Amino acid sequence: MICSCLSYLVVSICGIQEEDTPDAQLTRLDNMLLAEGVSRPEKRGRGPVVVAGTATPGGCPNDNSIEHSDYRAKLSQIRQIYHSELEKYEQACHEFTMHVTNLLREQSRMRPVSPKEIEHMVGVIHSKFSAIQMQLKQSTCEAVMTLRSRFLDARRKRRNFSKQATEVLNEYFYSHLSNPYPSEEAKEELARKGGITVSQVSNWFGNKRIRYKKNLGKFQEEAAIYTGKSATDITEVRVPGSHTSCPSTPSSGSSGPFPLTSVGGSFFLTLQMLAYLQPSPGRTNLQSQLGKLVHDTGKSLPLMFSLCLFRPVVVGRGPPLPPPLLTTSPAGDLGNVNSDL
DNA sequence: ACGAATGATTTTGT
DNA sequence: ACAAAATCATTCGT
Repeated sequence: MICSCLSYLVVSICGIQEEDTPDAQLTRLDNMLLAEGVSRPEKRGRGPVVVAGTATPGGCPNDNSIEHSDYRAKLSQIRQIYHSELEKYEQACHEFTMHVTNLLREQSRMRPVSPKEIEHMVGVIHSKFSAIQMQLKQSTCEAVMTLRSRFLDARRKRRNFSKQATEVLNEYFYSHLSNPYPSEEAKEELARKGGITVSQVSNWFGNKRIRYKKNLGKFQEEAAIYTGKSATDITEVRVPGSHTSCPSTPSSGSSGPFPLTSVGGSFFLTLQMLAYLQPSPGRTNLQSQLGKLVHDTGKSLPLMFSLCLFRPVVVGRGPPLPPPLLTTSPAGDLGNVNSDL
């Protein structure tokens, strides 16, 4: 299995050129199907193919078993269809060949039929059928890719965070309202407390900042809850649980860039805002530079096949066919999705 | 069914 | 590299 994955990757990497011989394309399809476990009837769980890395990057730590089995069920459906179709084709090919050779044999009574001619005919038939097979393989690949994108694209599969997570995040956000930019360490802690990944924390803060700014009114209530103050006097409030690695020096009036970023207009000038409008020196973002722990390789999904098949002539937004899954992840996480149980 | 909320991704600017 | 902004795709409350 691993070998097939590798060879598939090698082929796909090497086969970037435009001129794809049909042969090479077929090999690629075969390799992919093999790697996906479609070609082989069944594969039982190999050893534990543990993903290297501690933090399940970009993945959901809690709930993937259900979706996983769902995924496998669908994959096996695809596999079933693929094999039955393949068998049908093979049988049809065989029958047709027989039929033709019989015909030729009959004809040989009326006219000389060279073995070469027969051979040629057989060759033609086979090439026709293999073209059909190729199509089958291609659509199977397509189906698998669609399936994968459905199940693995985090965006499609997003879940709302747990109460715990949002609580922790909101707590931090509102208690650092003047500078809601958690340092790397703080993010890690938040991630740990909320049971989510660091990049999810980053995403959350990115969304929160922008949405808060955009629509202050809507968040007054929430702010009041998390700061324990009335909505009108929300300022810098320290919350007991989560101030271990506080970035900005709270007492020094240095306000962060958050409220000051050019937001055009004064439509959100509230008391809180006024509170922030203090002379602000440069950004105090040194901490974030310190957190140089290599982790969280980020957002690339562990998809092994990237578009060797469907060269996405990306013009505008590519809406329809194979969802835009650009990825060049190494074979690293294959086992994750592919070969367990 | 529909719109708001929300998490993730993409684009853009620095 | 990082953040803002825009956008996408799903989930949730009605």
